[in-house]
Amino acid sequence: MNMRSRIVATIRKVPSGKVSTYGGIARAAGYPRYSRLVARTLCGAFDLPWQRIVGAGGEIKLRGDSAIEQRLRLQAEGVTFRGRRVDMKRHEFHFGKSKTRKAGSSRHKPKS
DNA sequence: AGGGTGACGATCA
DNA sequence: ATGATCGCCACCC
Repeated sequence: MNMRSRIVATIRKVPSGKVSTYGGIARAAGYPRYSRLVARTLCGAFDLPWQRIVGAGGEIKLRGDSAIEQRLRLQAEGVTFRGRRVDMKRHEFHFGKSKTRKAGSSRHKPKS
């Protein structure tokens, strides 16, 4: 199964009124450092709740109109903001551990 | 095959 | 807080 479907599946788990981060989705999907791939996946799939994925700390990473739209959509779902970021304290979605998969890619360096 | 490119993220100035 | 860098890694020429 390609990582993409897992990522998509993970994204779909975020309920309305909640948000998650690129890195968070990546981790929950079992691919720790693939935050960028999560973002890439969002672009291509438009039947996804893309507005629920924000950057670390609740920061909106989109630009221009898209950023405005994301914010409006989130607020419409009841998500509140603190300044220019999502109030993660209240809206960050916590995934249950999906133990079935692990990030096999051991990316450790040969210590010194 | 090789190099540039991000809806990233953590760190530093 | 903001901006610059660096590390990350699949994609797209």
